[in-house]
Amino acid sequence: MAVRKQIESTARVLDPLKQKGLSVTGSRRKILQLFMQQKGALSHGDIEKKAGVTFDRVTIYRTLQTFLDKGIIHAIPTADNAVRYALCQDECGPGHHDHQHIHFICSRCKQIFCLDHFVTPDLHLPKGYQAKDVDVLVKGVCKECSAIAKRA
Amino acid sequence: MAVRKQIESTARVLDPLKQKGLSVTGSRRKILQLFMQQKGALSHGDIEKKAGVTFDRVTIYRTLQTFLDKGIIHAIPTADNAVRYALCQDECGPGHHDHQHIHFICSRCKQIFCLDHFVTPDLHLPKGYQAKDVDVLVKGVCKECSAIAKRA
DNA sequence: TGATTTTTGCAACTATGTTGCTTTTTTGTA
DNA sequence: TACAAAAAAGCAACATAGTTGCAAAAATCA
Ligand SMILES: [Mn+2]
Ligand SMILES: [Mn+2]
Ligand SMILES: [Zn+2]
Ligand SMILES: [Zn+2]
Repeated sequence: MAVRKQIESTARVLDPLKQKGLSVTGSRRKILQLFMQQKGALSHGDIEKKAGVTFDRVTIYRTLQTFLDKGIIHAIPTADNAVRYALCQDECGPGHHDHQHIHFICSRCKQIFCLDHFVTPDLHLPKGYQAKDVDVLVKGVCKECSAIAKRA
Repeated sequence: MAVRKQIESTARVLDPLKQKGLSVTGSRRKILQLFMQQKGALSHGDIEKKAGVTFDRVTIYRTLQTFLDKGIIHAIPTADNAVRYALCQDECGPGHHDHQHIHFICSRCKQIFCLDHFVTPDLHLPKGYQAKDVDVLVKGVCKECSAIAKRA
Protein backbone atom coordinates (compact mmCIF):
# COMPACT_ATOMS: atom_id res chain seq x y z
CA MET A 1 0.00 0.00 0.00
CA ALA A 2 2.70 2.39 1.03
CA VAL A 3 4.71 1.29 -1.97
CA ARG A 4 1.84 1.76 -4.32
CA LYS A 5 1.27 5.25 -2.93
CA GLN A 6 4.89 6.07 -3.49
CA ILE A 7 4.77 4.91 -7.06
CA GLU A 8 1.74 6.99 -7.68
CA SER A 9 3.34 10.00 -6.15
CA THR A 10 6.45 9.54 -8.24
CA ALA A 11 4.32 9.20 -11.33
CA ARG A 12 2.51 12.37 -10.44
CA VAL A 13 5.81 14.18 -10.42
CA LEU A 14 7.04 12.65 -13.63
CA ASP A 15 3.84 13.02 -15.57
CA PRO A 16 3.93 16.75 -16.17
CA LEU A 17 7.51 16.53 -17.38
CA LYS A 18 6.92 13.71 -19.85
CA GLN A 19 3.62 15.17 -20.95
CA LYS A 20 5.34 18.38 -21.92
CA GLY A 21 8.11 16.55 -23.69
CA LEU A 22 10.81 17.41 -21.21
CA SER A 23 13.59 15.07 -20.33
CA VAL A 24 13.46 13.95 -16.73
CA THR A 25 16.36 15.17 -14.67
CA GLY A 26 17.16 15.45 -11.01
CA SER A 27 16.65 19.17 -10.74
CA ARG A 28 13.40 19.17 -12.65
CA ARG A 29 11.99 16.41 -10.51
CA LYS A 30 13.10 18.10 -7.32
CA ILE A 31 11.84 21.55 -8.21
CA LEU A 32 8.53 20.24 -9.48
CA GLN A 33 8.17 18.30 -6.26
CA LEU A 34 8.82 21.42 -4.22
CA PHE A 35 6.00 23.19 -6.02
CA MET A 36 3.67 20.24 -5.48
CA GLN A 37 4.38 20.04 -1.77
CA GLN A 38 3.90 23.75 -1.36
CA LYS A 39 0.72 25.59 -0.52
CA GLY A 40 2.10 29.00 -1.39
CA ALA A 41 4.08 30.31 -4.31
CA LEU A 42 7.86 30.15 -4.46
CA SER A 43 10.50 32.66 -5.47
CA HIS A 44 13.80 31.71 -6.98
CA GLY A 45 15.37 32.32 -3.58
CA ASP A 46 12.86 30.09 -1.82
CA ILE A 47 13.73 27.25 -4.12
CA GLU A 48 17.43 27.77 -3.66
CA LYS A 49 16.95 27.48 0.11
CA LYS A 50 14.58 24.53 0.01
CA ALA A 51 16.66 22.59 -2.48
CA GLY A 52 19.77 23.02 -0.37
CA VAL A 53 23.08 22.98 -2.19
CA THR A 54 21.87 20.23 -4.47
CA PHE A 55 21.78 22.32 -7.60
CA ASP A 56 23.61 25.17 -9.13
CA ARG A 57 21.82 28.51 -9.05
CA VAL A 58 21.99 28.68 -12.80
CA THR A 59 20.20 25.37 -13.12
CA ILE A 60 17.34 26.69 -11.01
CA TYR A 61 17.03 29.77 -13.20
CA ARG A 62 16.98 27.66 -16.31
CA THR A 63 14.54 25.16 -14.89
CA LEU A 64 12.11 27.90 -13.89
CA GLN A 65 12.37 29.40 -17.36
CA THR A 66 11.70 26.03 -18.95
CA PHE A 67 8.71 25.39 -16.70
CA LEU A 68 7.36 28.83 -17.59
CA ASP A 69 7.82 28.23 -21.29
CA LYS A 70 6.11 24.86 -21.14
CA GLY A 71 3.19 26.09 -19.11
CA ILE A 72 4.00 24.08 -15.99
CA ILE A 73 4.29 27.12 -13.73
CA HIS A 74 3.16 30.72 -13.97
CA ALA A 75 4.76 33.91 -12.69
CA ILE A 76 3.05 36.06 -10.10
CA PRO A 77 3.86 39.77 -10.15
CA THR A 78 4.92 41.39 -6.90
CA ALA A 79 6.06 44.75 -5.64
CA ASP A 80 9.11 43.41 -3.82
CA ASN A 81 11.40 42.51 -6.70
CA ALA A 82 10.95 38.81 -6.13
CA VAL A 83 8.62 37.25 -8.67
CA ARG A 84 6.89 34.17 -7.30
CA TYR A 85 6.01 31.05 -9.22
CA ALA A 86 3.23 28.54 -8.79
CA LEU A 87 1.94 25.51 -10.61
CA CYS A 88 -0.53 26.06 -13.39
CA GLN A 89 -3.84 24.41 -12.65
CA ASP A 90 -5.53 25.30 -15.87
CA GLU A 91 -4.74 23.98 -19.27
CA CYS A 92 -1.61 25.91 -19.94
CA GLY A 93 0.86 24.83 -22.55
CA PRO A 94 3.93 25.95 -24.47
CA GLY A 95 3.70 29.68 -25.07
CA HIS A 96 0.20 29.81 -23.71
CA HIS A 97 -0.87 30.81 -20.23
CA ASP A 98 -4.46 31.43 -19.30
CA HIS A 99 -5.27 31.96 -15.67
CA GLN A 100 -8.35 33.59 -14.32
CA HIS A 101 -7.62 33.30 -10.66
CA ILE A 102 -6.77 35.68 -7.88
CA HIS A 103 -3.40 35.93 -6.23
CA PHE A 104 -3.56 36.58 -2.54
CA ILE A 105 -0.62 38.13 -0.70
CA CYS A 106 -0.69 37.74 3.05
CA SER A 107 0.78 40.76 4.77
CA ARG A 108 1.39 38.72 7.91
CA CYS A 109 3.09 35.51 6.76
CA LYS A 110 4.19 37.00 3.43
CA GLN A 111 3.04 33.91 1.57
CA ILE A 112 1.33 34.19 -1.76
CA PHE A 113 -1.54 31.89 -2.66
CA CYS A 114 -3.40 31.11 -5.84
CA LEU A 115 -7.10 31.26 -5.04
CA ASP A 116 -9.29 29.36 -7.41
CA HIS A 117 -11.87 32.04 -7.56
CA PHE A 118 -12.56 33.40 -10.95
CA VAL A 119 -12.72 37.11 -11.37
CA THR A 120 -13.57 39.14 -14.39
CA PRO A 121 -13.53 42.73 -13.30
CA ASP A 122 -15.57 45.08 -15.45
CA LEU A 123 -12.82 46.93 -17.20
CA HIS A 124 -13.80 50.21 -18.72
CA LEU A 125 -10.53 51.14 -20.31
CA PRO A 126 -9.99 54.45 -22.08
CA LYS A 127 -10.39 54.34 -25.85
CA GLY A 128 -7.47 52.77 -27.65
CA TYR A 129 -6.36 50.49 -24.85
CA GLN A 130 -6.74 46.81 -25.67
CA ALA A 131 -6.78 44.36 -22.79
CA LYS A 132 -5.34 40.91 -23.33
CA ASP A 133 -4.85 39.64 -19.83
CA VAL A 134 -5.85 40.64 -16.32
CA ASP A 135 -4.04 39.93 -13.09
CA VAL A 136 -5.75 40.53 -9.78
CA LEU A 137 -3.54 40.80 -6.71
CA VAL A 138 -5.25 40.95 -3.36
CA LYS A 139 -3.36 41.94 -0.26
CA GLY A 140 -4.70 41.04 3.14
CA VAL A 141 -4.58 38.34 5.78
CA CYS A 142 -4.73 34.71 4.78
CA LYS A 143 -6.92 32.03 6.29
CA GLU A 144 -4.32 30.60 8.64
CA CYS A 145 -3.13 33.96 9.84
CA SER A 146 -6.70 35.11 10.43
CA ALA A 147 -7.28 32.08 12.61
CA ILE A 148 -4.12 32.77 14.58
CA ALA A 149 -5.08 36.41 15.05
CA LYS A 150 -8.53 35.41 16.29
CA ARG A 151 -7.13 33.05 18.89
CA ALA A 152 -4.74 35.66 20.27
CA MET B 1 4.97 85.31 -19.04
CA ALA B 2 7.59 82.70 -19.72
CA VAL B 3 9.17 83.55 -16.42
CA ARG B 4 5.91 83.26 -14.56
CA LYS B 5 5.29 79.91 -16.11
CA GLN B 6 8.70 78.74 -15.04
CA ILE B 7 8.11 79.88 -11.49
CA GLU B 8 4.85 78.03 -11.43
CA SER B 9 6.45 74.92 -12.78
CA THR B 10 9.22 75.09 -10.21
CA ALA B 11 6.64 75.58 -7.50
CA ARG B 12 4.75 72.59 -8.72
CA VAL B 13 7.87 70.51 -8.23
CA LEU B 14 8.68 71.96 -4.85
CA ASP B 15 5.19 71.89 -3.44
CA PRO B 16 4.88 68.16 -2.87
CA LEU B 17 8.21 68.11 -1.09
CA LYS B 18 7.46 70.98 1.26
CA GLN B 19 3.93 69.79 1.81
CA LYS B 20 5.22 66.48 3.04
CA GLY B 21 7.79 68.11 5.25
CA LEU B 22 10.79 67.02 3.23
CA SER B 23 13.83 69.16 2.80
CA VAL B 24 14.36 70.23 -0.76
CA THR B 25 17.46 68.78 -2.34
CA GLY B 26 18.82 68.40 -5.81
CA SER B 27 18.11 64.74 -6.17
CA ARG B 28 14.59 64.98 -4.81
CA ARG B 29 13.76 67.84 -7.13
CA LYS B 30 15.24 66.04 -10.11
CA ILE B 31 13.59 62.71 -9.45
CA LEU B 32 10.22 64.27 -8.73
CA GLN B 33 10.55 66.22 -11.96
CA LEU B 34 11.27 63.05 -13.88
CA PHE B 35 8.07 61.51 -12.58
CA MET B 36 6.09 64.63 -13.46
CA GLN B 37 7.41 64.75 -17.01
CA GLN B 38 6.72 61.10 -17.52
CA LYS B 39 3.58 59.50 -18.88
CA GLY B 40 4.53 56.00 -17.83
CA ALA B 41 5.89 54.56 -14.63
CA LEU B 42 9.61 54.41 -13.86
CA SER B 43 11.84 51.73 -12.45
CA HIS B 44 14.93 52.42 -10.41
CA GLY B 45 16.97 51.66 -13.50
CA ASP B 46 14.97 54.07 -15.65
CA ILE B 47 15.67 56.85 -13.21
CA GLU B 48 19.32 56.04 -13.09
CA LYS B 49 19.50 56.36 -16.88
CA LYS B 50 17.37 59.47 -17.16
CA ALA B 51 19.15 61.26 -14.35
CA GLY B 52 22.52 60.58 -15.94
CA VAL B 53 25.48 60.41 -13.61
CA THR B 54 24.11 63.24 -11.56
CA PHE B 55 23.39 61.18 -8.48
CA ASP B 56 24.71 58.21 -6.70
CA ARG B 57 22.72 55.02 -7.07
CA VAL B 58 22.26 54.84 -3.34
CA THR B 59 20.70 58.29 -3.30
CA ILE B 60 18.13 57.17 -5.83
CA TYR B 61 17.25 54.13 -3.74
CA ARG B 62 16.86 56.28 -0.67
CA THR B 63 14.88 58.96 -2.45
CA LEU B 64 12.45 56.41 -3.84
CA GLN B 65 12.02 54.91 -0.38
CA THR B 66 11.37 58.34 1.09
CA PHE B 67 8.84 59.17 -1.60
CA LEU B 68 7.09 55.88 -0.96
CA ASP B 69 6.98 56.45 2.77
CA LYS B 70 5.59 59.94 2.37
CA GLY B 71 2.95 58.92 -0.12
CA ILE B 72 4.41 60.84 -3.06
CA ILE B 73 4.82 57.79 -5.26
CA HIS B 74 3.39 54.28 -5.25
CA ALA B 75 4.93 50.96 -6.27
CA ILE B 76 3.49 48.94 -9.12
CA PRO B 77 3.96 45.18 -8.98
CA THR B 78 5.43 43.47 -12.02
CA ALA B 79 6.50 40.02 -13.09
CA ASP B 80 9.89 41.12 -14.39
CA ASN B 81 11.76 41.84 -11.17
CA ALA B 82 11.70 45.58 -11.77
CA VAL B 83 9.11 47.32 -9.63
CA ARG B 84 7.87 50.52 -11.24
CA TYR B 85 6.95 53.69 -9.47
CA ALA B 86 4.47 56.41 -10.32
CA LEU B 87 3.15 59.56 -8.71
CA CYS B 88 0.22 59.21 -6.39
CA GLN B 89 -2.74 61.11 -7.66
CA ASP B 90 -5.00 60.40 -4.76
CA GLU B 91 -4.70 61.66 -1.26
CA CYS B 92 -1.88 59.50 -0.09
CA GLY B 93 0.19 60.40 2.88
CA PRO B 94 2.81 59.06 5.28
CA GLY B 95 2.19 55.37 5.81
CA HIS B 96 -1.03 55.50 3.90
CA HIS B 97 -1.61 54.57 0.30
CA ASP B 98 -5.02 54.22 -1.22
CA HIS B 99 -5.27 53.72 -4.93
CA GLN B 100 -8.21 52.37 -6.78
CA HIS B 101 -6.87 52.56 -10.29
CA ILE B 102 -5.79 50.09 -12.89
CA HIS B 103 -2.21 49.55 -13.98
CA PHE B 104 -1.81 48.88 -17.65
CA ILE B 105 1.25 47.10 -19.01
CA CYS B 106 1.81 47.48 -22.73
CA SER B 107 3.30 44.34 -24.20
CA ARG B 108 4.56 46.31 -27.18
CA CYS B 109 6.33 49.39 -25.76
CA LYS B 110 6.73 47.82 -22.30
CA GLN B 111 5.55 51.00 -20.63
CA ILE B 112 3.30 50.87 -17.60
CA PHE B 113 0.51 53.41 -17.17
CA CYS B 114 -1.77 54.35 -14.33
CA LEU B 115 -5.29 54.49 -15.72
CA ASP B 116 -7.65 56.58 -13.71
CA HIS B 117 -10.45 54.12 -14.00
CA PHE B 118 -11.77 52.85 -10.78
CA VAL B 119 -12.31 49.17 -10.41
CA THR B 120 -13.75 47.24 -7.56
CA PRO B 121 -13.89 43.64 -8.68
CA ASP B 122 -16.42 41.49 -6.87
CA LEU B 123 -14.15 39.42 -4.74
CA HIS B 124 -15.63 36.24 -3.41
CA LEU B 125 -12.74 35.05 -1.35
CA PRO B 126 -12.78 31.72 0.48
CA LYS B 127 -13.75 31.90 4.12
CA GLY B 128 -11.06 33.25 6.38
CA TYR B 129 -9.32 35.41 3.81
CA GLN B 130 -9.54 39.11 4.58
CA ALA B 131 -8.90 41.52 1.75
CA LYS B 132 -7.31 44.83 2.54
CA ASP B 133 -6.17 46.05 -0.83
CA VAL B 134 -6.64 45.10 -4.46
CA ASP B 135 -4.29 45.65 -7.34
CA VAL B 136 -5.46 45.16 -10.90
CA LEU B 137 -2.82 44.71 -13.58
CA VAL B 138 -3.97 44.67 -17.16
CA LYS B 139 -1.69 43.51 -19.91
CA GLY B 140 -2.39 44.51 -23.49
CA VAL B 141 -1.62 47.16 -26.06
CA CYS B 142 -1.64 50.80 -25.07
CA LYS B 143 -3.33 53.65 -26.88
CA GLU B 144 -0.26 54.83 -28.77
CA CYS B 145 0.83 51.37 -29.80
CA SER B 146 -2.70 50.52 -30.96
CA ALA B 147 -2.66 53.59 -33.19
CA ILE B 148 0.71 52.63 -34.62
CA ALA B 149 -0.44 49.08 -35.28
CA LYS B 150 -3.55 50.36 -37.04
CA ARG B 151 -1.55 52.57 -39.36
CA ALA B 152 0.80 49.78 -40.36
C1' DT C 1 25.60 83.81 9.73
C1' DG C 2 26.32 79.71 12.22
C1' DA C 3 24.82 75.59 14.82
C1' DT C 4 22.00 71.62 14.16
C1' DT C 5 19.86 68.30 11.45
C1' DT C 6 19.40 65.96 7.33
C1' DT C 7 20.96 64.18 3.16
C1' DT C 8 24.49 62.77 0.03
C1' DG C 9 28.50 60.27 -1.74
C1' DC C 10 31.65 56.79 -1.28
C1' DA C 11 33.39 52.29 -0.24
C1' DA C 12 32.70 47.83 0.67
C1' DC C 13 29.77 44.23 0.63
C1' DT C 14 25.86 40.89 -0.45
C1' DA C 15 22.52 39.23 -3.48
C1' DT C 16 20.53 38.48 -7.95
C1' DG C 17 20.67 37.36 -12.71
C1' DT C 18 23.18 36.26 -17.34
C1' DT C 19 26.33 34.01 -20.76
C1' DG C 20 29.70 30.89 -22.91
C1' DC C 21 31.74 26.78 -22.66
C1' DT C 22 32.84 22.05 -21.01
C1' DT C 23 31.37 17.95 -18.80
C1' DT C 24 27.76 14.99 -17.54
C1' DT C 25 23.32 12.98 -18.04
C1' DT C 26 19.38 11.61 -20.64
C1' DT C 27 17.24 9.63 -24.47
C1' DG C 28 16.32 6.85 -28.40
C1' DT C 29 18.11 3.35 -31.33
C1' DA C 30 20.89 -0.40 -32.85
C1' DT D 1 22.62 -3.31 -23.09
C1' DA D 2 25.67 -0.41 -25.47
C1' DC D 3 26.32 3.52 -28.09
C1' DA D 4 25.75 8.01 -30.51
C1' DA D 5 23.26 12.23 -30.53
C1' DA D 6 20.92 15.60 -28.04
C1' DA D 7 19.92 17.93 -23.97
C1' DA D 8 20.88 19.64 -19.49
C1' DA D 9 23.95 20.68 -15.58
C1' DG D 10 27.89 22.72 -13.64
C1' DC D 11 31.35 26.06 -13.55
C1' DA D 12 33.55 30.41 -14.16
C1' DA D 13 33.33 34.90 -15.15
C1' DC D 14 30.70 38.66 -15.51
C1' DA D 15 26.94 42.23 -15.08
C1' DT D 16 23.44 44.26 -12.55
C1' DA D 17 20.81 45.20 -8.36
C1' DG D 18 20.34 46.34 -3.59
C1' DT D 19 22.25 47.25 1.43
C1' DT D 20 24.99 49.37 5.21
C1' DG D 21 28.16 52.36 7.85
C1' DC D 22 30.39 56.38 7.97
C1' DA D 23 32.42 60.88 6.75
C1' DA D 24 31.62 65.03 4.00
C1' DA D 25 28.36 68.23 2.22
C1' DA D 26 24.13 70.60 2.06
C1' DA D 27 19.63 72.21 3.90
C1' DT D 28 17.05 74.11 7.56
C1' DC D 29 16.03 77.17 11.12
C1' DA D 30 16.95 80.35 14.69
MN1 LIG E 1 -1.65 31.47 -9.60
MN1 LIG F 1 -0.70 53.88 -10.33
ZN1 LIG G 1 -0.70 34.49 6.18
ZN1 LIG H 1 2.56 50.69 -25.79
